[in-house]
Amino acid sequence: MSDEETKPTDFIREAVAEDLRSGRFKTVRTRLPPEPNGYLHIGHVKAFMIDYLIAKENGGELILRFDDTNPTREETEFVEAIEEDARWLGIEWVKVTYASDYFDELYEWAKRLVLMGKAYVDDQTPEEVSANRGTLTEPGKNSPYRDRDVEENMDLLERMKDGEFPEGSRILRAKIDMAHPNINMRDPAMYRIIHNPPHHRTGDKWKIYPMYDWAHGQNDSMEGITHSLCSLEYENHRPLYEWFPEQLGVFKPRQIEFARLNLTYTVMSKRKLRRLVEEKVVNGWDDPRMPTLRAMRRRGYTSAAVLDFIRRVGVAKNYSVSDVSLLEACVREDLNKNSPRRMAVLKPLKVVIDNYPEDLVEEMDAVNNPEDVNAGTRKVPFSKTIYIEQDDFRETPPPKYYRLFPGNEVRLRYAYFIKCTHVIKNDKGQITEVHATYDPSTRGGDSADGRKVKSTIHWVSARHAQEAEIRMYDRLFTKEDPEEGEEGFLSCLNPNSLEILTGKVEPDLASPEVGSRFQFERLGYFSVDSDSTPGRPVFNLTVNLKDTWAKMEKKG
RNA sequence: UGGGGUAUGGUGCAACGGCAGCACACCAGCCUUUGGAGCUGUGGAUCUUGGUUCGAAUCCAGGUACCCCAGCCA
Repeated sequence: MSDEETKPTDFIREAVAEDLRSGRFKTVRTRLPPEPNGYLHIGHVKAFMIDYLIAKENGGELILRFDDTNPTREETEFVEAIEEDARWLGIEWVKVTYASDYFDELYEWAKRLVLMGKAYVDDQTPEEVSANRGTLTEPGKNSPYRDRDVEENMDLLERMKDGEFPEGSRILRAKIDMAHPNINMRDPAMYRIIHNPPHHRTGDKWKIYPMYDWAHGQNDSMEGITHSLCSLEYENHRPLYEWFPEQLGVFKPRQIEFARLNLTYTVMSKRKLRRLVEEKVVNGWDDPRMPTLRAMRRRGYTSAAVLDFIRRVGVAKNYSVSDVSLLEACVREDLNKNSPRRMAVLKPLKVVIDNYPEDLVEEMDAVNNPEDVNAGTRKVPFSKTIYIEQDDFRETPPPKYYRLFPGNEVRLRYAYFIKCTHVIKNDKGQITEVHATYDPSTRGGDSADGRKVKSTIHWVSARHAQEAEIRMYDRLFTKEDPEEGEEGFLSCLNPNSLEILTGKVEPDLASPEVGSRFQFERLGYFSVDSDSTPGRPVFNLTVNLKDTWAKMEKKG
């Protein structure tokens, strides 16, 4: 986390503080309401942190409540995954509940509404219900079943619950106002009939399931949630959110809406993410190119960096799209301070140092992390033949190119100055070997005579090099807003979002711990992938280092 | 053409009637055994038209643009 602990403030925090001051609420209790039908992504983190931090900052509590009101969509496998991801973020909750825990009580409340004449069973077909809802500019029409008497409604509702009627044949609706300008108030559905599949927790006990508007708000009330914080799209639902508890005379939580997180160069909806997985654009939900938390974790992002990003993005009601480069900046900032450095050559080019003794091996001292003196040093073996990065050599250098080229002298990091003498090519004209001479008086990288070089490059001793698979990731899409693609988001996929290389890394990286992170000097941050096997490590590019030269070269 | 919202540099967020600021991005320079990191600096914004006021991003009125809503999804 950067800078001093300035308490972020925003319109929600101000509203909550005001509610406490005015006595509207005495404590703060919030809830995390995920639907267990998918994996958490970066967009959820914003919502989660708002709920969690606002409770925490006010000495209140957070309840993790799974919104499992629709057995046709939800699966129990996601419950665990969501908890795991939320824990990774450091979120703490006082208890885990399920909307389905309250099905009995909720049903009792529905019957109260029926008894009050505020809800009725409607026998219209789904098509009729839709047709009679009216339009945005025209009022709806009352259902012919709207004025059924209470006894009949109670009887029908009970039989709906017991499974006497087929799916889609009837619903329970609140009786509000079919002419209401807010469509959500035109007698919204409270219960629909669902026979199959069985619910992941209540099995086949229920044949009717509550709709979101009915369940969510009443669950909030039952749990004593004071502030129900949600995204902007629920603004239109607030009148209904307030109507139910008002009729019932029960505790009334306050709903406040904020703008959800959007990110450039990515998509966030479950539907689109699922398509990426199902159409094998990516290799699963934890493919490091996905915006899911498991993917970001696998890629090497730290939770601290993700949280820092969320903090910096702030909270407001503007529709907004945050720049993914801010996320990357947060990741770099964290990893720069905390990850040990190593040398790795991604695209190897062989360099033979002609005046270096044939069999000599020297152990060079290398600093583990210049940002952290406590990280210490290590020994790196050096020998006559080494690998350097192909990018670090040019036979004919462009202007401002400081790296190795014939006649030029550079520093091998922590080793020696070398000067390129000539190159050897194969019959296709490709360079197969670069030859150089070294200056023995520059051991460690400092010249005795005060001579300067303009460039320092990284290297790995050929004899000692550990081979490694390196997965280079880039943005999944070529457009800031993938939706801009002519035929939707799948039409602007970045064909180079994954490049797999076989590189050479320092020998101590033969069997690194899965999940551990390193900075490969001058390249970027990498984390050890779970696909690694002993002696064959696999590294994921977490985020590259800023590359000033690449930028200059691009501009020309 | 109903209802609900939102408009501040490229992006995101502040400023709550009193000098429009911060971060990222961008650009220039310094420094450097990572062309990394770090440091310094430049440029650039209040949707519009009126009104109130000594003074308006902020208050008022009228426009404009954009977002959300017509699931028995959440």
